[in-house]
Amino acid sequence: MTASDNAISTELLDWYDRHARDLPWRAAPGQPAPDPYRVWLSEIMLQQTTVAAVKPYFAKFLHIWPTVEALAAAPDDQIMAAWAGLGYYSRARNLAKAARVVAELGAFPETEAELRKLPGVGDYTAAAIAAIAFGERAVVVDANVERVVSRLFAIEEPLPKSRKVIRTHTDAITPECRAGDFAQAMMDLGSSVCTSRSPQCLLCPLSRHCEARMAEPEHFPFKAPKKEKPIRAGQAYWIEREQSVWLVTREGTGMLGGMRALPDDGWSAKGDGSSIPPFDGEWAEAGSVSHSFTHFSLDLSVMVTRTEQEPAIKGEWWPLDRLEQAGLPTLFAKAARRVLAG
DNA sequence: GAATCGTGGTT
DNA sequence: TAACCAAGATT
Repeated sequence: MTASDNAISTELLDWYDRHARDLPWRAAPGQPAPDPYRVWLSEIMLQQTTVAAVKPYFAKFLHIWPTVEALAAAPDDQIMAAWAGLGYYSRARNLAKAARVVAELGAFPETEAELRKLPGVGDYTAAAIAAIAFGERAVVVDANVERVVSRLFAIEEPLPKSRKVIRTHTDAITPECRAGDFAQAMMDLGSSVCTSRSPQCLLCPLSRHCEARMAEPEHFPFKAPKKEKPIRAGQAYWIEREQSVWLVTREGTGMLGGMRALPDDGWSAKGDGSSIPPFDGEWAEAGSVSHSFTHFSLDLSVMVTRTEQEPAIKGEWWPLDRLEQAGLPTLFAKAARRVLAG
């Protein structure tokens, strides 16, 4: 660590002591580390997800399952339903698996290398938990850090190829002590000052160190162009009997895997659905909903029928007055609203 | 290494 | 408003 690197971490930590955000899963600067369960849970939820979106889910999970042992004992469908709406459902599937591993171990692993073995815990999350919950000096690189470091050192190589050099620079400015506070300080800086668009350089404690400061910081980090998003078409099927609707549980690890859902015609990221209903009958279109996923958009047509018989597809009758508790992902919650709105 | 995997807020 | 983006992991 050069003198300049040292100044960066020192000045950032000083800024953090005065400006740290107060977040439910976080200890105040300099305070004892929070419960590893809280740190882990928040880090999983925060993957590619905003603080505002996570807050109510974090509170709900902690209320229902106050400990990792309680979470480990919960059935999958309850965990999946509680996660509904937060997105990236493989996180919830891995959350359940990891909880059971930790419960079996008796406690959370305390090193970056051991944490990295938990399902759903990758390079970033292992480093973050090790630093924040256990005080290990780990190099924590998330999208905020990538942006801040790209600007600090005016890295012109585009992401994702620049990841290696970004990590090297991050390692150089990571202090031996308070690595957890340092990581959180970098993330606070990235989310509130060194923002993607319109960075607030006048408020930045690191501006005097920033090589991009006199250029155009908002142009960093450079990024490879992204592919265009196709529009797919599909159908979902609303099968109603008395005051219940037939819900399925989606299989596998693909789109919305493990989540309760309306039956559909097999639409996917690869192509349109078949438009073939699950059985012959009198189907009427109740309307359509548009939904945008990460790599494609979907126009979903919602087909409705009434029946007295048990559909031949695996599923369950779900009472309409308890539909909120089914834990439908947002796409199907939208479809349900469309039907029920008439 | 590139694709896959959600959602809601911001600009 | 369409595009961009967020405390990434997995295959």
